[in-house]
Amino acid sequence: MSRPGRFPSKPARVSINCFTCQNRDRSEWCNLDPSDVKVLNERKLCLAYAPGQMLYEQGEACEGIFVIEQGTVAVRKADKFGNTVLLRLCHAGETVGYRDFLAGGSHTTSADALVNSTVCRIGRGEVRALLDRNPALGLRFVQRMAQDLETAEDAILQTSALPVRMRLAHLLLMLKDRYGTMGDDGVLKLELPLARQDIAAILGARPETIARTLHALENDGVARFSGRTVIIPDLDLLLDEVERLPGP
Amino acid sequence: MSRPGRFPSKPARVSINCFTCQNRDRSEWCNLDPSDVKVLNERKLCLAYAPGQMLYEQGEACEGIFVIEQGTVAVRKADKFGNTVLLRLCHAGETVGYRDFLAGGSHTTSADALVNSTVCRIGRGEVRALLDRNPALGLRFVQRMAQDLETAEDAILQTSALPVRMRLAHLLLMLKDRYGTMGDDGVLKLELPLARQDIAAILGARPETIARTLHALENDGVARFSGRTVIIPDLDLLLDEVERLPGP
DNA sequence: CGGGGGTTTGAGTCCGTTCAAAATACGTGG
DNA sequence: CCACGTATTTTGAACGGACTCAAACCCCCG
Repeated sequence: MSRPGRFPSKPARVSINCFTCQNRDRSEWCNLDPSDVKVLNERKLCLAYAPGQMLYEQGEACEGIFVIEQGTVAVRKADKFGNTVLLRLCHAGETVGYRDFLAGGSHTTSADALVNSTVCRIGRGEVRALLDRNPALGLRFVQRMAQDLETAEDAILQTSALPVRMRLAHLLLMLKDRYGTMGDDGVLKLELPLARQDIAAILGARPETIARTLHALENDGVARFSGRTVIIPDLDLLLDEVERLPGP
Repeated sequence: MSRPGRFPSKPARVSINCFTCQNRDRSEWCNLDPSDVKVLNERKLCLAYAPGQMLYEQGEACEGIFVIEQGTVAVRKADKFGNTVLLRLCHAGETVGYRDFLAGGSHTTSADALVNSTVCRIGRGEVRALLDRNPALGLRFVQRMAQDLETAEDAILQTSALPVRMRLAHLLLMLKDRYGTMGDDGVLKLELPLARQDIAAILGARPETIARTLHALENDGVARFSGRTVIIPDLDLLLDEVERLPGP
């Protein structure tokens, strides 16, 4: 039931320079004093994760936070029966594990890389110090958390009120913003970082149900699926899926 | 489908003194400077809500926040099809609407009183000023939001992985902490502020399903239900409901 | 006593699940 | 580069939990 597990190996250490980091002006960590960036640059630990490798695991003590330099990371939650859901995808510039850090306890989720990803780990002490010296930094985390909470509440409503097919269509519409490329012919093409069971875990459904629903969407000409590639010939058809209510 | 609606009337103005408020030391607003409390006391607007009356409605501009002095408030979210869920219950000392305020936009939820409740409304400007002068206040909202996010993520997992009966048992266990009284004979008694459809809205189920599930729990001797009163003769039986996994 | 909402009960249906097996993709080692 | 073993995805058939629709019931209040 749990997805990751092919790569018990550790991520490799790599070297990244904070001053030239591409995320300098789009992460929560932008606008730090040069002196703070200097400290950060010296203290941070940069790691290269292969798909399936874990950034941290549910239940572990929270020893710091993780900033994604490149790649895609899945945040998951499991219950005592072994059920898991994929709560959200995180991308370059985003900070992972900040919630558990701010709450001060141990990790309430797990995080694993979906594709090759480089991530900088910032220790507990460094985060505290930076947070103390930069009130604006804390404020940015508040904004981020408010957004995550809004997304989570939307998911609660969706999951308990809308059928899988509509949730899947909704997911594809979200994913197209980041993973979609529009061809000259007006045909939209997505290259997803997600396996079928990841899609299932996001929607709170079984992989079998996802396979069947994808098939149904193909039959109706809404999209074509081949591995992790999605072809959407007519975006309006996909938009109809989320507009038209279940019944008629 | 939407629950509130019996009381289109406005809540009545009442007068409450911040200095003698019972929530002085348990709300997010504790430990303010006396000067700040003085300003708060003059500027706040205190209102008495009857069951069903709305504190604010989804889509409205967010003009401030609401601190519950007494009572119970339901925070709900609706989608464009008219589906609604009850996201959380809030009680004396808790602040409602803070998330939408911090995010800076309009309300993404609605809030309504479940029982007679008194609530203090603090305007946008006052909150900003207090937040600027008291970094600790912001920090307390962060803790609170982290907790709400954790709860929301738990709900996502529960809703998509556990059957209604187990979620209902889980809910009763949560509610007993606040609404339960233990009799001398070891019999637990709950007096809920919730109607059947509120329970349904919390669990993301239909009222009919809740009626049937309550009936099933009675048949199995786990609990007895009469109106909003719940009798739990043996807590262990209820605990079993959330421990034993669906199958056997 | 007569509404009017909320709740319960009943019957039937459907969506998504479960279980099992076949088909496909994929990484590995020969 | 191909063959093999494993993991993932797909398909099929059957089940089942929760939903829908509808009617009866209840309780509270006027």
